[in-house]
Amino acid sequence: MAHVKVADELCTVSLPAALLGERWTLLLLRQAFLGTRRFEDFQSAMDISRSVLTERLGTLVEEGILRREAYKDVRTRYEYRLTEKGLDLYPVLMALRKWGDRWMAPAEGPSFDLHHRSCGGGIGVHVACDECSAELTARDVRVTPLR
Amino acid sequence: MAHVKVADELCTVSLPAALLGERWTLLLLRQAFLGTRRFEDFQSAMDISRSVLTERLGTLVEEGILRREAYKDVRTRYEYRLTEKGLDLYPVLMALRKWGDRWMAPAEGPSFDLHHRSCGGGIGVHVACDECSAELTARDVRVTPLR
DNA sequence: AGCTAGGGTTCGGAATCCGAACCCAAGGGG
DNA sequence: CCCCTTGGGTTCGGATTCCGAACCCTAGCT
Repeated sequence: MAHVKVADELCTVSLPAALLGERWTLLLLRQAFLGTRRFEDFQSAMDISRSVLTERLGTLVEEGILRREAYKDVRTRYEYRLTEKGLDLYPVLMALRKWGDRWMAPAEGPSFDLHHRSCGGGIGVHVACDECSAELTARDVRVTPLR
Repeated sequence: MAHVKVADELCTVSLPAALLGERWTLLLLRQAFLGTRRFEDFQSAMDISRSVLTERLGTLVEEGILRREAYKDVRTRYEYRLTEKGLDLYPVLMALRKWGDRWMAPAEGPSFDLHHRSCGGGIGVHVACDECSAELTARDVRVTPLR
């Protein structure tokens, strides 16, 4: 595996990485997947400053990952909900969690469990070949720089 | 899906998120998986300032994700290589890339392709139930807060 | 009329980031 | 033997970003 240099603007790892590798963004998404939708709830759940929260929610809306939607409580309020694009980040969060479970688990164990709603099974994340379905590690993959 | 508050220090998503959600860290790991090993090569490939690079490499070594190892070129040099813990982050990067391919792909297409070394197939990332093997989305998963 | 709650905006100081310059050890060339 | 180059860093000051605290605005409630 030789040293490869790729154009960042064209790399489909670095583009999302620039977005998600911003402080708070991953935590915000975790909260969103846990069901948090309102400004105040994000703020109290994550202990983030209000100004930074405003900004992060804004960029996620701009990016089309969250959608800001008015709804009626006792009066008009707003909620931030995952779009399809946002929901599609689930594998990223699950991969992160699986790694966290294995390598950074606190002695007391994780703070929540996830199970398949219909059969109760645990959740796995797998990297596999689209053709032969073999499970793959980094060593099984060949990188071909284009252009 | 109700609003759930969890302790960050116990959440196995937020622990890795705090680490990877630091500027440059994800890009550094991408480079590492592309085969970059030497300080100078990281620096020229990523256009990161030397001081920040030193610091990031340092925390990744501390965290046991990279290992700093001397080797003989014409004289003693050092290289940074992924440990087992680091290699195990591959699904995270692949999930990120798959999402990037779908949602942020530049018009010209991605800058490199990945294929299964032995059969040439494409690379997929799947979230699946450990019991029944069904492929899962966020909606199929139940969250159970513990403690 | 005044109080409260949700959802923000606006500061100024504190922590990070960054580029450029500097340091150091070991070959190599003259 | 002296100077130059290369890899791998460290140091420094200025430019950004982050953050907490304080403030703002709108509707409903009492």
